[in-house]
Amino acid sequence: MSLLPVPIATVCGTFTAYFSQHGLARLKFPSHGASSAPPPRRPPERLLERVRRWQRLTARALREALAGKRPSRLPPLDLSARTPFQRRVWAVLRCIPAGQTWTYAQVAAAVGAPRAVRAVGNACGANPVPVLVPCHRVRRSDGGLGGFSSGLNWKRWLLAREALAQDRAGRRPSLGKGRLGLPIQPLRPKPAGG
DNA sequence: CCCTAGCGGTGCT
DNA sequence: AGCACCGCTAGGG
Repeated sequence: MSLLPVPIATVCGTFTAYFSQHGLARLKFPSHGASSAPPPRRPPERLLERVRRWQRLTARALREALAGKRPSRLPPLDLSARTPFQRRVWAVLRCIPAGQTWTYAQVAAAVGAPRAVRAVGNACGANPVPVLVPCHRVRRSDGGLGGFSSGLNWKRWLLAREALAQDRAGRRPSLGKGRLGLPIQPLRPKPAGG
């Protein structure tokens, strides 16, 4: 199945969204290199119409997310080509509110595999739609940031934006802070759905 | 701070 | 089947 690359301009630079016939399949951070290559062949008009709509939804959602806010609406996501475990992890990630963080261990518990902490890290790294599927809200149990495939600067920046948005909304972290001044999420996550 | 063992999903052979 | 990765963690210097 071919993916259609579409530029998404933001204050942080131009992301590239890749759409399948089912929705947003990948999102890439701005790169300094050459701009995104055009699709190999011109897709049918019906698909183009859908993609234009999804492009607007993606652009709006991404701008909101980059402002540290929860996107009011997402385009349909096409996460079909991955493993069940990865999809479970990503489903949990989508339950983490903006401005909060969970640990890899908490996410592992939430997907019902409490010892699969490293596997959760792998699944986060395999997240094809970063920012909108907020893998950046997962940090290490010892207070460290953990990793980020697209570069730790992005992770730091996204978390800082969310903390700032929380701050501006009048919400203050009530339970102390981690190393970077990020709010700590002490509650055990509720398993999503069961 | 450091190191180590143990862990489990994934993608290679 | 085996095996080497890893965005990890708990436990011990």
